[in-house]
Amino acid sequence: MPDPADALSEHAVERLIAYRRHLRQRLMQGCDRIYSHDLAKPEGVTPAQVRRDLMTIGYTGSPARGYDAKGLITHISSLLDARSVGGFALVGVGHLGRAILDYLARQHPEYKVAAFDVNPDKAGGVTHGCRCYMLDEMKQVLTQQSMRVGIVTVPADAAQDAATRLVEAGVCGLLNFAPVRLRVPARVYVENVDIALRLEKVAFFALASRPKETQE
Amino acid sequence: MPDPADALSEHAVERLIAYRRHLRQRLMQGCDRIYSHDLAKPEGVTPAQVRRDLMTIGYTGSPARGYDAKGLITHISSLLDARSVGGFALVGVGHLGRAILDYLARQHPEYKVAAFDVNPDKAGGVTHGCRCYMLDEMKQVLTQQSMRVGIVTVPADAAQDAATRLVEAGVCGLLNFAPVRLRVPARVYVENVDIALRLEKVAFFALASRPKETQE
DNA sequence: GCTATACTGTGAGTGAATTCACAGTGTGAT
DNA sequence: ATCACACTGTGAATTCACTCACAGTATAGC
Repeated sequence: MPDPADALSEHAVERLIAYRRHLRQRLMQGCDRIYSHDLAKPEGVTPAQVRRDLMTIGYTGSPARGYDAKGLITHISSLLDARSVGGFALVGVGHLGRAILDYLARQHPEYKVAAFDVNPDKAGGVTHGCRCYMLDEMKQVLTQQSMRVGIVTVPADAAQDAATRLVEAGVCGLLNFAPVRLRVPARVYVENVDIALRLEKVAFFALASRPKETQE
Repeated sequence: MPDPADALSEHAVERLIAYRRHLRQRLMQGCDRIYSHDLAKPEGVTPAQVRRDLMTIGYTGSPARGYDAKGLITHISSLLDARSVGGFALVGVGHLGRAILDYLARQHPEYKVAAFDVNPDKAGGVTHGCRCYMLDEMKQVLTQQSMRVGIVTVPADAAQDAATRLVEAGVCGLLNFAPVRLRVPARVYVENVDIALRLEKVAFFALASRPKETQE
């Protein structure tokens, strides 16, 4: 069973997610057919790239009528949402953690979310419609609710510990916001979102780069 | 004056920032000389990659003694911090915005930071040691304080407006957290941090990927 | 002083991701 | 019915980032 989804590169997946989001938006505006360049321009990629991506996932449009928005959304979703993640376990209920809990509660009420924090004042309470537990309760809670993705929003020095606990509790994917490289078993997928690094990066390119990108 | 800094790719800059961070850490541990593999492993890159990067920026180590940590930090910094960003202007004082203000106040007290929000309750106040202004005051504040980088932490539907205002107020770099592609003049550098997308990406790879990455 | 060693610096090679460019095709206009 | 057009699907070309592999060299040990 050679699932085509396993052949997707990280970049390809990112683009597919972006396409889907854009398509949903278009659909709500009552636009049910879309051309590769309509999808490409706002996402900052070339039309050829879009066509190539859709080819890879085996979706076919029609010349002179483009792609069917609804069908394409369904097709992308069938690849991306094939396996259920169960829910998310977030460690570190600071500002960033709350921002994400907020987002999840608002945009994805269908997902189960559990929050964890060292601070006993936070634990036991309910933040943004989601129970907050003590760190020690993690394994128990996760096994029971079968959550497969962990979100690390603790300070750098607590990140490795949080990650280890999450992995031991059975997650197989981590979204790490701490500016640290997590050491985890190879089977666990780690996605790093290093905000501090990005901040420094913009600062650099804002002033160093001679315009090479084209937009607008 | 062909500045070597202008030849750096986005990836290279990201790595250099990571190297520098790691070097500072090592230095604090009293380790003043470092080999390419010491720098590579924890950052998840190959030693060859490190050597190549340092070659590109024209830093030279010595066989059998490696690179001088302090000198390397200085060298990297001379490239990355060549031009002063002046400071940061953040729009959208929600949870995410506060998380970033927090970080900046704590880690980079040397930067000037101004916050902006539509909510008049927030405006006028002081959050994490940083004045919060009304949106309309932006142009005035920024011109006066010459801030060159904008941070967009508002909801998706307000992002384009925030970006436009920031650009008009003179920023030349944007760090955008809204899940939207900003339309700005080509001279402005935009760095997107799409947390929702990353979340979907982890969810996908957590369950789809057959281990290919090697860590630990 | 001489030698073995473990590193650096780098030309060449590899592989992936993106773009080019064009043949094929369905649609709307005439 | 025919034609012109603007799009898709895709092999080939290109670009880019990364890795290999080895020659060159400074140090530590003898």
